[in-house]
Amino acid sequence: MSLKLYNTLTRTKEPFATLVPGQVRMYCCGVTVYDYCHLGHARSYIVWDMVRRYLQWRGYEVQYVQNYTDIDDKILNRAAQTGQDWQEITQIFIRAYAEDMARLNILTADAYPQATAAMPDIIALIQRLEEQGFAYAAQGDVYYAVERFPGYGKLSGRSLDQMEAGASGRLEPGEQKKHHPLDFALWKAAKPGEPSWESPWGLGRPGWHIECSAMVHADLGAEIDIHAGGSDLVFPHHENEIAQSEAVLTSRLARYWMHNGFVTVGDEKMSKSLGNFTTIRQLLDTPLPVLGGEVFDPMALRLFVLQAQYRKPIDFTEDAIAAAQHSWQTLKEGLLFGYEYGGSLQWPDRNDPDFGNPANMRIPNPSEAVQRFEAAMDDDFNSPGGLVVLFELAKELRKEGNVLTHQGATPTASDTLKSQWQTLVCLSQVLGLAAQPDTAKSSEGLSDQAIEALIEQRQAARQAKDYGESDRIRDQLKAQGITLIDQAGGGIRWHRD
RNA sequence: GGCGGCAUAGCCAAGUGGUAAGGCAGGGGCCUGCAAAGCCUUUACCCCCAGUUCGAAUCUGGGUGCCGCCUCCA
Repeated sequence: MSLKLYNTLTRTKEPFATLVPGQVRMYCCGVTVYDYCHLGHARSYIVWDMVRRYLQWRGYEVQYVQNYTDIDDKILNRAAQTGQDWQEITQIFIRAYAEDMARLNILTADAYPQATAAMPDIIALIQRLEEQGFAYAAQGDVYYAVERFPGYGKLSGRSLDQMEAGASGRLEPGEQKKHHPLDFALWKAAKPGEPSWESPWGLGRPGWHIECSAMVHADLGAEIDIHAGGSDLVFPHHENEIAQSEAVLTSRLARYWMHNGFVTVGDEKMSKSLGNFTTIRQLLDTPLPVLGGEVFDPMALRLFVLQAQYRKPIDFTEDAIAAAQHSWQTLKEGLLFGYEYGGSLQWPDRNDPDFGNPANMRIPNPSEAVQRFEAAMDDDFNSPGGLVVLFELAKELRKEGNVLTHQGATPTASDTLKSQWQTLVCLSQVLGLAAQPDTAKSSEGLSDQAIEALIEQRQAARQAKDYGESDRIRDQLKAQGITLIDQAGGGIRWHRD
């Protein structure tokens, strides 16, 4: 089997073939840093992280670059509103972005280029476009001449005529500087009081799309393998990037264009302008009634995202939150199986310092589970299909764990369980799903001896048919996080929750 | 108006020609003094109509409904 992925440019699933065998150069359009990230951003970056991890799993060396747009109208507006310096704003939200992504277990990029640090590259590119007749200066601004680029519209699948007709009602007056209504700014002349940079056209700052063209080239080279982003970037952002880059390149900008679907609320796109957004930190930090007052687990958020195919919309609802949290609980129990039962199963490496680290696991290859996982993921990163395998493994392990807890032993071979667990841990890691045991719990509360003593009291009460007393003791233990298991033969086992 | 996408159980979601994966939620049973935990078990003819085919959720045509992009946006 080989990997196929959906290319927005061709609107088909294509076999994945990189420019340099074994290497993937991937660029993902990052955020404009003027506010906290919402769930739409979370989905996008979780998806691209999953893609990156899977490519690595498949043996590719992946170079992953993601930019920060740190100069833009929205940043300046925000600064004007709050009275802060605009660079203070960008610093705050770059830090917030990093924090949010770390909580979601998103790997850090190999580079995070920033527009303000790429000014020489940006200016050089605009100059080159101007020299070759793809751009023209007008009163300190520089515009891209869309009519000069024959392929304009190829990514979004539309023609200039169509777009002009569609946009005719919306074209701003006062844009006489443009030769064609769809020409877009590469460089904007400085307005009084705004930050600006020296350029051949006077003081100014870059337009939105040019930074990515310049930074992709600077950090990854002429033709990259994957260029990714949200569906809302197809037009105009990525269309314009293609126009800018390919006008001066002898190659394509990117071999594959990938776009993720939206997070919706009531089937409407979650977005800043609609005001229907929930920020990542708001969701993860607020106890929720649907979760019985618990906080939503970041891994459950990751699961929520990966349970839908990345190109399809996902609706953000209370039901979905609860389902994802519960699903994560199931998966988590499977992931913790080795920590919980590795000792009683006498796994020799149980006490190794890096026990549970997927990097050190050698799972049986090619096991049936791995094959099914890869078959799903090879088909345009079908993570819901891949999760099926994880859930089957996790449920099987959970069952085995319960048998061990309730009966003290299981007929299943220890080696079999170990390999199932390792497979689960490794494949989960490919999706960025990981759980660590809670080391604090066993040392808190009642001592083992105190618990055993209470259990004996309860047994005595039960034999005397004093069920009021026996239930009282059971409730007392329950309140302290101790669950009793009355076994069929009259024996009692217990565990801390 | 132009272009694109989606429609599968209560909810979410795979499946692109051979009679429906998985998750969540729910039902039933076993066990129990009662519970809890656990174990076992169970729940769909795939938006509508017509067509192609031995056979379609899957292909074709026509409907209906919803969404996205065309303006900043992951």
